[in-house]
Amino acid sequence: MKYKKSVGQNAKERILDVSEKLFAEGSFASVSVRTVTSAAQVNLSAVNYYFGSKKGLFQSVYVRRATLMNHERLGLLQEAVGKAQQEGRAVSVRELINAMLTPPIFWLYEKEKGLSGYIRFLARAYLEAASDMENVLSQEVDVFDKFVPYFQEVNPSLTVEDIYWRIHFIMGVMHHTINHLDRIGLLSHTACRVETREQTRDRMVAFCCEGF
Amino acid sequence: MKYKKSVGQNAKERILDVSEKLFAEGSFASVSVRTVTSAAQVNLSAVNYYFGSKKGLFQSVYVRRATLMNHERLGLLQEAVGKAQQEGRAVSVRELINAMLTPPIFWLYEKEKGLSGYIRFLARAYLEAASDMENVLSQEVDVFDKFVPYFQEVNPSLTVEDIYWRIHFIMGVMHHTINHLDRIGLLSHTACRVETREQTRDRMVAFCCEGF
DNA sequence: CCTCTTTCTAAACGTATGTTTTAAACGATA
DNA sequence: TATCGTTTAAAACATACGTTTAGAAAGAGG
Repeated sequence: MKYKKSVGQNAKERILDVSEKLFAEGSFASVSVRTVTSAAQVNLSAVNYYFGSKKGLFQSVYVRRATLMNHERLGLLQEAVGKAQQEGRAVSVRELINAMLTPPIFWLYEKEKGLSGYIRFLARAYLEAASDMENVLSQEVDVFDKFVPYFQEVNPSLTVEDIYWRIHFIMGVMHHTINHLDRIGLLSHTACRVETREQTRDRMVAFCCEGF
Repeated sequence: MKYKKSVGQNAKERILDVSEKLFAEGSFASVSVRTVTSAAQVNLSAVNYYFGSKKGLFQSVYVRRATLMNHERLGLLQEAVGKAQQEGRAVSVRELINAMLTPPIFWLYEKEKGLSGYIRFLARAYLEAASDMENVLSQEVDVFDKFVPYFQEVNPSLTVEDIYWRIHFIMGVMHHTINHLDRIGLLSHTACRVETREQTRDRMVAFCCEGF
């Protein structure tokens, strides 16, 4: 039934791994198919064979971990909701923002499995032309939509408009940290050292909680 | 003394105007010299004639308005400092953040003079390879350095590290708003309408003040 | 063994890229 | 008008790009 070479199983994922990293560090146009294939040690035509086109590769990089990413966020949300219900209280703003920020930041620090590359890839994908990546935007938006009712519950004085503006700002804090975590030492003249994932996460959550 | 064609004076600036817009909407690699020259209605070789290379053009786009940009920010800072001294008090966090955010946000809404394009260009330039644009980063960093002492004065309990982390987050709010202001309606399912520049600025300042 | 599907390779295709070259057109000066 | 520095123009350059093609190599089933 299955016709596969011994190396074949690795080839496709090796391309995804490599291009995830490369797309994380440069724009779509700046990364050539030849750079990808030579880094992945596969034939030039492998990209078109497996993914149809360069754009197909780009979208496949996104799809591979998209559901897992959002699953983690919603998992944390449900966890917080469960605990809050048990204690007979509303979900706190801190818990909500924590659920939004912890997965991407923890992934950012996870160098081994390539999750760091995916997170940086995602942040960059937001800046590609909307026509190419509109599904990227919409899918992440859907996740945040699920948070809105809880924000409204814990702070009924806020309008939906207020909440979405604040979510927008939180995404800004998140994306900027993802894109420039390695340069924060330069920004601060080495006053800021990159800390543990928990410390970075806590700084972001604290800032965003107060902003909310 | 001056040898110039009647059209010549405009040509160079027309290239800058056009490439400012194009670089604001796409990455460095995705914008071709031919796209620029045809949009500016100049000959293909004009870019290399005036700016030496494509990278030279990119840096010239940055340089053209860089000092003006930072001048505005420092002007607002000095204004706040003067008023505070007159009233015998420290500069408030709100005033500081206001001085940081008002110029870029007001520029973002200024469509006529092309300032909107420059602001979006700047936000994108931050994401280009550090080797190409290290001066971009360092020059904007210098401006924020001047704010640090005032933040320290108004809140002495904060360490320098704390302050730089917060400045980093503020930059995140700013850049993300610059990059995605036009998509915020999509994010919020048309709950958020793009408002006046003052309203947007005030939302950002309010969020960042609380975070600080 | 042969056959079939899948995977991999090498080469070429057509086009787009940044840059250089050559010369013409132009404006001011003498 | 003749000359010189400057600007514009058209063409070509060499390379890089994404993609396609044709065929070889490899594994699985008969």
